[in-house]
Amino acid sequence: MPKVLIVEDDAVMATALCDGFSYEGYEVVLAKDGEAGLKAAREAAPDVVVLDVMMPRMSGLDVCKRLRSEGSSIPIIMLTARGQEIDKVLGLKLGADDYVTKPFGFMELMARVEALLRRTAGGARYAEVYGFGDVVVDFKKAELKKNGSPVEVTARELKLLEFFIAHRGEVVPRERLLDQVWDYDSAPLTRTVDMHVAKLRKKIEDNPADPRFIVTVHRMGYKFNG
Amino acid sequence: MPKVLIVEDDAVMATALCDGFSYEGYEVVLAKDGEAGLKAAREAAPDVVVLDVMMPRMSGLDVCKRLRSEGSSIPIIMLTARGQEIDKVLGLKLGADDYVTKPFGFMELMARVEALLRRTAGGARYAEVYGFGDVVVDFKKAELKKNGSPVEVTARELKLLEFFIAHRGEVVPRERLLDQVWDYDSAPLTRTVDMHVAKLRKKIEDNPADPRFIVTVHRMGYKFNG
DNA sequence: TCTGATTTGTCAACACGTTGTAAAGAGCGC
DNA sequence: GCGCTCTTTACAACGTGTTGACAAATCAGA
Repeated sequence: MPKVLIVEDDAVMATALCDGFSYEGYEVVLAKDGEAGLKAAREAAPDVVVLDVMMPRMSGLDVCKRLRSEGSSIPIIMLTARGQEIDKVLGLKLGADDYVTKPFGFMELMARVEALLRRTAGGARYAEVYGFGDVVVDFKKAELKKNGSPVEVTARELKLLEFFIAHRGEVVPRERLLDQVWDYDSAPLTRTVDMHVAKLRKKIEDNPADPRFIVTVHRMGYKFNG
Repeated sequence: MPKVLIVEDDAVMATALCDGFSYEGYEVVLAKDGEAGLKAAREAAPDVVVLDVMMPRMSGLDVCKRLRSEGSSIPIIMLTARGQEIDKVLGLKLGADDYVTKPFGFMELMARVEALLRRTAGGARYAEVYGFGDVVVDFKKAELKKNGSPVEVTARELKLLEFFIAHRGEVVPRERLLDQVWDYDSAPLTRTVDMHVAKLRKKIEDNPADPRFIVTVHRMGYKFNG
């Protein structure tokens, strides 16, 4: 029965999280601010820490940084209200293992905690992975696996795939890809996009000639289903 | 500084949303159930409403329907639990402008809210998803469903339908369609428009020979009723 | 009401634009 | 320079849109 330390200053959220984890069979320790969290992390020896970023006095980022600088390797999941890239990167560079952006469903947090515990139990620790079909992408490590076996991907391909994933289900015109994935301002006069889509398809599709994930929508663009 | 009304019964979610929008510089009004939401929408004059579908007593659907029936045109974004629900939502012609499926990242919601505000500020208001009769069109996904089952549509057909929807109730001459949907400057010497109208009718009308949505007005053009 | 002119509906073949793909060329870091 | 990725070019294959002919419908005037 794993022990989770929740560091959260907001009473409503704290209660909800405590109840949720208790219900799922976790032993719960609650700290209502950063300092208490730090102390609890040292003394209670939790298996995982759920850490809110926004707290008065000592923020979640500080707690995380402090713990890591002390050599602690307790798995940490950050709760962040601002979804901005910077915060994610910051949090992760500070040594957090995963993060959840508010608002989130409890089950989502739960799933991540369990995934994290599974990972850390095995020794390997990483964050930010996305899976679809028999493909798993790890953007942080810049790795792609199909059916368990690794596939080489370039930076551009990864960025393209990341964009597709972020806009899954929606038709994306080539212009927009050129604009957002490349940094071109205009000119859909090249076949560059198609080229890269073809390359990606070869790597992630079972049958690139009849794609399942990246489908082309005639005269409109591409659509990612995953 | 825009004002957002959040109608959400779940305390955790509500808090998260409030914090998020506040952080982004929005003025936030929170209502904890449908009735309060309805009242707040009338009195607080928000620029946009974020409306949870699933709430006890008065659901988000009811709130939306009620607001629209009162003639309100406040932009509304629905939070739905599952993708399937949205078909119902639009099938009922409730008049929501956009929707986000749970679980979602806060940035996604934020992006949609801003996009919606941009659209509505410009005056042109059309939803990303539009429903009429037993037809639901999702322009972002480039998908059309009739009676729940998907129908293949081409780019031109979608563009034509989009134009019709944007000008619903008004008689549109062929010339204008050629000018705005196609990019021709020329005169209607071709049967192209009729051709495409016929194709669209086959896809959205129960009885294409006796159309209900796209009716022809002799010597004048076409009129869309939806 | 009938008739002829005009407008609209429909069809299938054709023409065109769009996309897939391979291979050569350009750019860049080591 | 070498190896790498990205871009461009070229061409084939495909799908959509357009076209013209004809049938059906509508309207106006006798």
